[in-house]
Amino acid sequence: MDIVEERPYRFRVERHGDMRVPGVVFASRALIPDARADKSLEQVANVATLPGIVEASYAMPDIHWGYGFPIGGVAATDVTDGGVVSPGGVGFDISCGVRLLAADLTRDRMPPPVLNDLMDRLDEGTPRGLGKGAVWPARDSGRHLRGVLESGARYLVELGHGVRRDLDRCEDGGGVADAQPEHVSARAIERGRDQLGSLGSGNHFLEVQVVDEVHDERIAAAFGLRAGQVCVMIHCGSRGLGHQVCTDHVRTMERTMGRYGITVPDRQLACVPVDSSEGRAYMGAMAAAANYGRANRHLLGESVRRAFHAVAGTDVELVYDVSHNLAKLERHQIDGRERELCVHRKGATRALPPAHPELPGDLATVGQPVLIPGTMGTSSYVLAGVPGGGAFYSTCHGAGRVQSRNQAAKAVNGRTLRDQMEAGGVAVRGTSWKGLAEEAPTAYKDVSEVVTVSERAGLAALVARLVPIGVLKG
DNA sequence: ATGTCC
Repeated sequence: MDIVEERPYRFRVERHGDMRVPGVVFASRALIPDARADKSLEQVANVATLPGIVEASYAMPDIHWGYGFPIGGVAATDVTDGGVVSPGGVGFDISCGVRLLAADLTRDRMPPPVLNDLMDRLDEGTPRGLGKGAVWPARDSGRHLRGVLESGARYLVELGHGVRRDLDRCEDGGGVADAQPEHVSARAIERGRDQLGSLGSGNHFLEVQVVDEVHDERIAAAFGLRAGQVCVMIHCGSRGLGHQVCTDHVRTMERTMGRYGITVPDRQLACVPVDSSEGRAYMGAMAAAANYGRANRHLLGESVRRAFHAVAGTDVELVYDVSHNLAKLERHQIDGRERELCVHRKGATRALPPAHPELPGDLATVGQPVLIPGTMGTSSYVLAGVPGGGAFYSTCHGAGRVQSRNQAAKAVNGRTLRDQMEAGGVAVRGTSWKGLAEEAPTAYKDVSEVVTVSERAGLAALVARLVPIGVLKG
């Protein structure tokens, strides 16, 4: 494969074979995947063959191998030019993302006994792991699931959970438009019934964090963040419901894409035109699953608020909620002409620049908050969208694995890891030793390097670094 | 990521 450094932090994968556009990887030399160990650059090239793709098959600095598309991939197709939508370009965890809340208190008001009390409350109030259990019992979810699928967190605020201002601090105002719950299968509904308000497992987490470094005071202040402030970061997705929606629609597309004359170099790139009955059905089901994911984070956030009120008597404000697994219909300028594109972001975060019409008024001068969850127990980042951000206003989403779960579980002892984190001043509440070991920081790239490279590549601006003082794992 | 294969 021919890879050319166009400029620092931007590499081009030259067109070859059936590629319709080049690949573009935003990375440092060190972060470019090793082709011998990781097939993700091949996946970048495969995505470039998709019908209707425009500009390039993009990859973020945290690129790694995924189902069909690489994780850290961004691809946009022209809807009016036969452009396709592919569930593999969104991922199984539809609308997986991050919600950041900021408490009205600083670290000095969170000494170990208070922190432990808070962690115990959060432990109780945050259902997680592979087992059952959710903030909402199945009978409530059942009654309200239709509303949740139609409008996400907006529906919950109408019911009295959370406040209106929360919705201004959510991507899409808390709910993705044009959701079509009728394209969510009965099995997906069944899987989602008893999981609304649950964290899940794997790399999903809830952390109590402290703002450790502020890189841009003006933007941080506009986001409601200041040095020393206690925050809570929630990283989770749409659980079994989103997974089932992906599974269902991948199967349909595998069967039907031949009818549209589409062939793909990898079966996992199953896709159909956005403007087809199967394409519209997936878009509608995906939007509904995304709304489930938004509602899931919203309910967990409300649970966090109750814990802070009980333990510290303080308010908690939403900084932002943004997903990093989604496809969206967006209008962008291509060759001097505005076109409707289906922008797939898989392990990539939307990062709108200042003055973008979709931003609420008080964020217009600073850009969209971008939330980057780090590896358990290390650090996480808040970035902001920048003018001219490449790849349809997208940036990285996290550290990215370098070791498989199995490799990590063999290399690390969960109990030892817990003890090390506790000794380092981080309170840990896990559910499984193996699960903890699989998420060891040694299994991941350095998120600081990923974030630094994202900034240097012109994809986003660094605003603040957050470090954990408490970790809740599924 | 995921009732880690209906």
